Amino acid sequence: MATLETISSVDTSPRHPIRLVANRTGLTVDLIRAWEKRYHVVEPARSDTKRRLYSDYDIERLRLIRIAKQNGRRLVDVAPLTLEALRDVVSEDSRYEISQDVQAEIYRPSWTSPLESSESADDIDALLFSVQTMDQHRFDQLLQEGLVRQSLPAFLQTVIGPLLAEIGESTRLGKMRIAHEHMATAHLRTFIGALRFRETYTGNEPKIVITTPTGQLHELGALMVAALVSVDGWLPVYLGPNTPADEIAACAMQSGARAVSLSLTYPADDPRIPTELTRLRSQLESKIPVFVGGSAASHHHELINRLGLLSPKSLDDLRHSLNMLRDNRFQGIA
Amino acid sequence: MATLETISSVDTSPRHPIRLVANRTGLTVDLIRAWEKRYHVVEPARSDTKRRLYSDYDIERLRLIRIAKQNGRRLVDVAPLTLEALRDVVSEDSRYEISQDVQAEIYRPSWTSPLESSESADDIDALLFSVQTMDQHRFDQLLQEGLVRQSLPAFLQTVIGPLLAEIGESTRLGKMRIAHEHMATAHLRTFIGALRFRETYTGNEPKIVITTPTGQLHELGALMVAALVSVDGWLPVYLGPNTPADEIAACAMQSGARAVSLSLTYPADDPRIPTELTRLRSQLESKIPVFVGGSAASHHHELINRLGLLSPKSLDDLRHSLNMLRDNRFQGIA
DNA sequence: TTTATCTGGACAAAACTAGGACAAACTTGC
DNA sequence: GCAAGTTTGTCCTAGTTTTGTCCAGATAAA
Repeated sequence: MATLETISSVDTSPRHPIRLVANRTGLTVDLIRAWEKRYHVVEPARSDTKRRLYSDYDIERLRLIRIAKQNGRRLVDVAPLTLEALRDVVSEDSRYEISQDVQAEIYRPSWTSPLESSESADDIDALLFSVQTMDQHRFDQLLQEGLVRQSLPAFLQTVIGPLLAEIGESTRLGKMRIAHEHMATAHLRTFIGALRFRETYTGNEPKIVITTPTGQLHELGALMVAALVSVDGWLPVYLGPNTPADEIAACAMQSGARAVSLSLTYPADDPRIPTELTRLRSQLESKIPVFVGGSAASHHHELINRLGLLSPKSLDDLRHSLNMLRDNRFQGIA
Repeated sequence: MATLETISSVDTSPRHPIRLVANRTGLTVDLIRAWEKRYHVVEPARSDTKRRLYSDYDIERLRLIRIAKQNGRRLVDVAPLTLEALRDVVSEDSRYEISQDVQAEIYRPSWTSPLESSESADDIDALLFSVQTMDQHRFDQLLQEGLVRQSLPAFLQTVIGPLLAEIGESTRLGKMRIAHEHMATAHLRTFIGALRFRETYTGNEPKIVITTPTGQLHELGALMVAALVSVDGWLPVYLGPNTPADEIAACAMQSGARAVSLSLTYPADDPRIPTELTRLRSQLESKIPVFVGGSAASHHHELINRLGLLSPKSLDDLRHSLNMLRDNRFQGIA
């Protein structure tokens, strides 16, 4: 395994034909070849019959370069950059960009392998420490660095998720003050919110309404989902926390969403949950699946099954279902 | 090229093409060249094929000059200024432009107004429309564009503030759905939260704890304050909404904050407010002023006076008091 | 057979450069 | 308060560089 591969966590094995690359990046086939011819933007491997075979690494480069161009960069300037440098440039630009629809959105292929667990644990410890010392800058810095080292999905699952759990636990046990928890939550809200949008917006993305039902005030889980699905080509319609069922349904209808995702965390046994979920399911077209996740989802297992809602076991599971749905291979109820 | 810069210096290495500069500053390409030709506003380096290459420093100057012009400054006057001098000028102007703008509606002929009130009204209308059509991208785009056209304080006060009020009102009157309000709020949360990362920090800034007391779940007001004061050289310690008084006090102590700012909006008559404010005041060192703002602050006028808290009449008023405090010219209670 | 991809090159559109013209907006002097 | 001058944004021409698209003939895949 090449060093580069380990560091950037992007699969470099060549397998995708040029057509697929064009579809995924929004570039034309001709253009991809032209860029290769002139600037060696990517150097795909070849099949034994000289067909180009692109790796995920190549695809990501092309996507990033496309964004950089939209931001006003010149091809000559960005073509020779490494993947890391490209990410830096794009993420820097997108903080200021006005003409384009913005956002850092550091795309990483899903199948990216997560970091070694010990490494993530170190990350989490460092993050916790910066929270306890109220060192906001360090906290932000660590988040940013962590994201550069691995894919967004992997980062959310191996760092942010455990971090949130740890902070919640520490606060409940009195090892950490509520003030610390608040500070961390506020920063994470900003940080994850800033990751939310797709880097390229074609207008053709399928939409998914993401929120939490009435009574559920914690939004970070939902926000993580929003960031996550945008990586896979969905456009999240994010409504924040605490949205009544009627409103969720109305929003799904107006926006023409293909799916709805809810996050349940606290309080786990809120009596409004059954009512709200039932209302929502009855008001939505039956072809629109409703995903229910979050730590409190298991408390409502029976209800979820009865209503025909979907309860993915993990973020990965959710992504998988959504990918199926997007590609019209979705089989419906589990 | 750290994404979160903690240093105050601006990168002077030339690397940005003119198109990107135009995007970031909101100026036209022609205009940037014209300014260079006539006043040497910036003197970009050149590539080997004579293309202009701008540095971050150049971009920041152009952006500030644009704002200065908008505030009525003449190009000849501001063109030769250094970046620091420009910042001073813009910061200075931003204190007046807003109050003038309010009066403008009454008597000022529209053509004298650099920041025409109708212009802000148009902005707000466009934003409202994008909310009603659930056009998230348009909404974000409009926010970004608005920010390029004016300084951050002016933007917050002439656009974001009125926009929030309008959305709240429309929703209450049933002209807008709760779902729309939620979407707008979630986006604004992300947008405003990211604003303070545009500022650069040296680590020597005085700190101010910003939050809302127990029971107050709306955080956008507090977040606006955080963005605002960071412009004036404060480091906000932002705790999000709904923080108990004990925690606010503890946080102020641990972080060594010089001030505390609370935002009260809804519910205006929450019975916990008097208790919380009293607790907070008694637990904080008396030399640390507590500012109480937000639409519901007036409901507690008597309480605020009795406790010796401060209730700035406007964001501008708050800024002014904080500037005094920062420069150790603060006189205490109003 | 039909469709997709390959190479190499041609061509055209877009973007940038320099210099200058022009009119609207603004200032100054009387 | 008006006329003359200045400032400033926009546009034009003409030449260069950069970039996107298209074509032709050949080979491979479906």
